[in-house]
This record gives sequence, structure tokens and C-alpha cells, in this order.
Amino acid sequence: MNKRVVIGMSGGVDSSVAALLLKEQGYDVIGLFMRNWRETDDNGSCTAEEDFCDVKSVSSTLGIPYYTVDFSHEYMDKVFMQFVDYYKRGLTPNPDVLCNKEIKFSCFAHYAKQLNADFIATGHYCNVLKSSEHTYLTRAVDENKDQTYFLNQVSEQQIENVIFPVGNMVKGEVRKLAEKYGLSTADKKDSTGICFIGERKFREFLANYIPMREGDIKTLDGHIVGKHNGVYYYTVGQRKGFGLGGAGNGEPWFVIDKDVEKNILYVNQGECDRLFSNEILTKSFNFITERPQNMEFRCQVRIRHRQPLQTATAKLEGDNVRIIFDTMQRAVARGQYAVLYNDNVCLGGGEIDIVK
RNA sequence: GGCUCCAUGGUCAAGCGGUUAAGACAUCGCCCUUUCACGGCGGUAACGGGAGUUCAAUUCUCCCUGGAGUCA
Repeated sequence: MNKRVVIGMSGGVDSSVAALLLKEQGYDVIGLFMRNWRETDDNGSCTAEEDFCDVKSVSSTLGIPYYTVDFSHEYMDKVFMQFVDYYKRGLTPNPDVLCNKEIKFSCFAHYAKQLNADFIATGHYCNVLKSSEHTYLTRAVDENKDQTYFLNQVSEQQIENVIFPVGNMVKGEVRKLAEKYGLSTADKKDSTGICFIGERKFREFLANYIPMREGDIKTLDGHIVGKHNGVYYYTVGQRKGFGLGGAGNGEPWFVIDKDVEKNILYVNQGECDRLFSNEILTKSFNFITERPQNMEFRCQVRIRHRQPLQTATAKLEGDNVRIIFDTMQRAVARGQYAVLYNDNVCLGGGEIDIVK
């Protein structure tokens, strides 16, 4: 009896090829398409429909059964509510990190278990490394596509029976393979935007959930230089979207800080020291596999997806971790995650709570 | 009210009789990207109005209009 793998199929190339590889490796493969957001996109079209068509197409090419499941209630409760709440509080949430923790490696995994799966799989670019007693999450071979950042909140238990078939491939190889096997998704554009929701005009999208509230845009020394529709729509370091142009030294303006209580957006023309920091405190840090032995250790860190790894010193402080970077970091946003690495191993991550 | 300046794209700002009327910031599009951002590359977009002078006016003169400053 072949081992059964339930693979999350999004309708993209990566999960298509992941399914292909599993099939080739002789697993009993079942495709599962998740539908977690019930709305059309900005253009009024429903990409979920198109994606599901691709899942059907690829599944039939591969000769595997497929199912569809709807976790939109769970997604709303466990991911989207917090997302909105964070923005209301002036933070910059990362819904995709939560989505992996709560939906893909939780709801999805439980559902797969009901289908008698021995393993679950996804098209994520990352890997698992097994030692005699532990399982570690490791970076993808394709540096450019590594998605471990988004998995920083999962637990060892959640990845113990997970297979990431494309984790040791580069994107080009994935597409070639898809083409070779005639998968309909071979040339499909990579999807971006919030997972399951897609690319949106962000402020307009947020305005559906957080009412606009006009306020002043001020310089750091208190001069009013414009008006905004709500500080929560903006992220520290942001340049576009508040219409400040001309005058001064001709440099672009950047968001430096936000005062949610007073509804003031602080900006500066050109980058300035206030935009940079080399020390942060993360809260309720999640170590995926094991808590480090030393209270203080050297490591690599990234504070945003795809940021090149930054060298730093980490200090354990209870459930929190203080991180002191070797070099200044630009636009550290509260609500995002600082994710630690020890070379290829992703140690885990914590939400950025305080930026010094 | 007198006098003196100023008037170019959304904003700031080059230009100094013949230019495809710079550039920056904003804005828009594309690229990058399973968060939000950053970033890269492109596009749209202007001579306040009316008379003159001149072969030729954004460029010179006058008037109007609209700003700014200054003086009783």
C-alpha cells in the first residue's frame, strides 16, 4: 500500500509540479483545493474559479483525484480578523504568516488526516531536515524563492509529516518540468498579494474594513504638510500614496512614524536616522524545533520576506527575544516578524513589538 | 492707495527670441513580490489672458487678472 499524500493545490505552477513529483515518486496523491476567501478581485473577476479550473486540469493530466474544501470561516476568524485589528492599532500585520500557521498547517492538515493522509504537501519553497530525533525547517535551494519567512510560526509537530517537493528545485526547473509534462499551469504567472485574497489596491481594500478618518500629515518638527485618510493605511518607510510632492530639496517623502491616537502621520523628506534601527524586541517568540541552549547567540535575521539575511545577536528574555543587528535596518515595522536563521535552518520568528 | 517684484505640468523648478519646453517630487502603468512596504523601468501632464515689436515669441514692451513684498 503506497503512502498517501494530500497536497494543497492552489492552481499555480509550484503546487502543480509538487503534485507531479509526488506522483512520480509513487505516492498515493490526492489534490486538495482550498477556497478561503469569498469575494471577487478588483477587476470583478473571481480568480478562485480560474485557479480551481487549473487544479482540475492538472489533476486530470496527472491522473489524481482532487477535492475542494472551504475554510473561509476559519480564515476569517483566525487570520483576517487579526489582520484588520492590527491595522486598526497602527501595526503592520503579516496575514500570510498566520495563514500558514492556522490554515495550511492546521485546518488543512486536520482535513488531510480525515482523508487518511500519511503526509501533507504544499508547493512552498522550503525544506524539512530530519535528524534522529528532530525535524527542522530549512531554507529553499532557490535563494530567490525561499518562503521560510512565511512559515516562521509553525511548530515542529506541524512540519513532521510535511513534504515540500519543490524545496530543492529552482523556479526555472519547476516551470520546465511543468512544460515537459504539459501541465496547464506551466506559464501561469506567479500569484502575489495576500494569500487567497490576491493583489488589491491596498488602501481601498482596507477601507472596506477600516473607515477612513482624515488627519494631518506632519513633519517630524510638527509642521503640517498635508492630509491623509487614516494613518492605519500606511506603513513605516512607505513612500507612495500620500501625494506629497515638490518643494523642499526635491527628495521623496517617507512615512517615519504614526500616532494612531492623534491620527497623525509623521513624514520626512528624504530618508533620515529615525527610519533606521539596529535593535528590536520581538514578543512570544516561536522556536520551531527547539529553544537554543544559550541565552545569547549569533544568528542571521530577516525582518521582511526576501530581505537578504542580516547578521545579528539574539538575546533570550523570557518568551521574548531581543535582536541586535550588526548593521542598521531600514523601516522596521511593528507587527511584522523577525525570523531567525542559523545558516540554512529557520529557527523561528517573533512579532516585532518594540523598535528602538 | 503709491512703489517694487513675480506668474512655466498636481507641486517645486530650469529656460534668458528659433528647444522634441529640462529635471525632481507627486500621479499612473509595467517589473519585482504569496504580507505591508522598499526598489527598478517607463508613461501622462505646463508656458494665466489680451494687445503689440519681430521673419520668429515661453523668452522683449504695454494693459488686464492673480499672487508676494514694501511705504505713509
